[in-house]
Amino acid sequence: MTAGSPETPSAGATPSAGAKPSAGAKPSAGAKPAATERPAASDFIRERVQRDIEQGTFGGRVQTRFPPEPNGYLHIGHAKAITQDFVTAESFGGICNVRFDDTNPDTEEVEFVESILADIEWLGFHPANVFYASDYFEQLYDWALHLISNNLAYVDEQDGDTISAQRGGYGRPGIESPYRDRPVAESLDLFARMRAGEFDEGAMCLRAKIDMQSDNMWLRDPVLYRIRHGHHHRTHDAWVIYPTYDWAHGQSDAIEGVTHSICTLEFDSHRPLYDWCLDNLPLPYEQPQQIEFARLEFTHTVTSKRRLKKMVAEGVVDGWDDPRMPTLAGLRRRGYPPSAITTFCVEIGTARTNARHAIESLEAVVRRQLNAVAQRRMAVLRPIKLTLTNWPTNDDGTPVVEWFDLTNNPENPDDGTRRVAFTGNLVIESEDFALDPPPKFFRLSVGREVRLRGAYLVTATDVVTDDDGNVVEVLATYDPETRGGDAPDGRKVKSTMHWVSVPHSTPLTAALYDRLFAAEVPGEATGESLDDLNPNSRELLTGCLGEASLADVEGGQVVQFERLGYFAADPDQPGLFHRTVGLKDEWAAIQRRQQKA
RNA sequence: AGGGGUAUGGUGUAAUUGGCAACACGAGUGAUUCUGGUUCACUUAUUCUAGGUUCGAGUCCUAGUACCCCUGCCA
Repeated sequence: MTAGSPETPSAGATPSAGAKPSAGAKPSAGAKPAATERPAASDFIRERVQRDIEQGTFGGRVQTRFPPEPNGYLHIGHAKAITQDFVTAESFGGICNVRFDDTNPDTEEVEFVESILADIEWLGFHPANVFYASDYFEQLYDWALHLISNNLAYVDEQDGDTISAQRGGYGRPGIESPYRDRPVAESLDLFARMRAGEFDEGAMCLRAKIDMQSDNMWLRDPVLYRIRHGHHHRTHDAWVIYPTYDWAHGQSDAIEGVTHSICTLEFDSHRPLYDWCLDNLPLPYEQPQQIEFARLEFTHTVTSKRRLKKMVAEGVVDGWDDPRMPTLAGLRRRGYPPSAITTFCVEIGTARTNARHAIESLEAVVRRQLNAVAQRRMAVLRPIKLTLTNWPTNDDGTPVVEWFDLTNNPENPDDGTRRVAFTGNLVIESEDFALDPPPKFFRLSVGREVRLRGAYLVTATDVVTDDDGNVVEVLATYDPETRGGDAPDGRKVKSTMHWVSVPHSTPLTAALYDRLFAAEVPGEATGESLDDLNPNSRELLTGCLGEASLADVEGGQVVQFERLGYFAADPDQPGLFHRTVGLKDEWAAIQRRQQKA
């Protein structure tokens, strides 16, 4: 049960058109929930596809693929490639498949296959098919035989270091292997015995016979097959020789009927090799074309798989889905709407310029989308007591409880209202009170009147301090005439603040996040080490109090804590909220400016 | 050193292919607002440099500069 299992289109059985996976192209990834519209994009890739369609190349057909190696978790950088692949296809009515480039048994695991598939679905894309390069191993082997027979490949018995040394250098010639001109029959025999498992890893390999003097290193007799005795996650122990990326990729594209093989810039020196392989094979298929674009990188963000792995291994984060991680799993836990990610990927456009985007611009899209859909709630993260000294009591001596209907989302009236309880026993945000208010501070201080959102206008009258002089409680009076938050005499207040009635509150823990790396370009100075990690990237706030309805938020849901930001309920731990992203904070900006002045 | 690629506001992309440099984000100013949120208005450019062709150049030509990628039996 190795290559060419019946449900896959491998093994060169069928000629051209019939060979492409017919599989009912799913409607389109765009057909997802509302408010997730991705804007239309035009970029140099789509212009080129457009031209191919007009010229009738590939019979007007468009097919792309996203080809991950299942050796790790997907991150934000992959999201760009995924979006590019799927959107390019779908905007021309074509299809996009996922193909796992699983040609290296040493690094690949089923766990990663599953997480990758889940992440792609989460982004809102539905691959027409899921393929595996390992399904084509038999066909790839046959084609290697064809190459050898045509004197275009040979078995080299030198070790890796020797081959590497003979490759030469930039501007310096390569040296041909002494095995380069061995008889075809000898290579054929050796290659068969490689497959049969007669040799150790590294004992020999199959090399293409191209040009040891080429300016392009990938054309200096690249290795096509190597011996690996490890266990493959899919073909198990059926094979001990494995094709390299270069021998597998283009042919896999061709087998599947890919028309435009979109990849990142660093592969552009492979393109001549990609074409060489296809040119020298008796392909019953149209020849796919590789197109490269610049990968997506962000400031303060690491997308090197090596470093990400290291962070997980050394425990500086909680795992691949730590909300600080740039992995899709991490962003999901953090509360990023998938459509914000794909929208961003489309909006930034596609070019061949290496660029590093400000992470803030991604956050801006997240805010924009969340603002439209996230329901508003009140939660006090750093509480300070606010006691209304003139709050009435019932006849039996218990405090009066009033209920207010608060708007769930002013941006979306259809979301309705919720009931929130109000008493004289309140908490407010401690930074909303100042004993000695700085300039432009509009919030509460003694003698000043502010609005408690949706409830009453209150005036601070006094404070209670502890032995050290810290304010532990603010005393205030409310104006009974201002029920709902408006004064009949029309007087204005400069600030509206969120609040929670203590007897009606639910306890919460809030995780606030800062950049994982303080440096704009992480690793620039420190390389692979984790020395430049921001030690304060997470601030865990316990003892937060939220309005009662916050106890009902389902895991994964994102709400706006009014005036504080968007918070995602942790899927596993009830009462834990991750701050997805803060609101724009004008007051913080004012303070920053005052500091500078 | 050889080859390949790329240069447009603080950032990222556009520019009907030779015809008024546009959009988004950020930043700033002001207005609106029961979230210092949202929304609205305005402000923010010697198109890498130097020459050249042209009535006209981000776009074409010449020379230069900077950055990225390529010497895995990784992908």
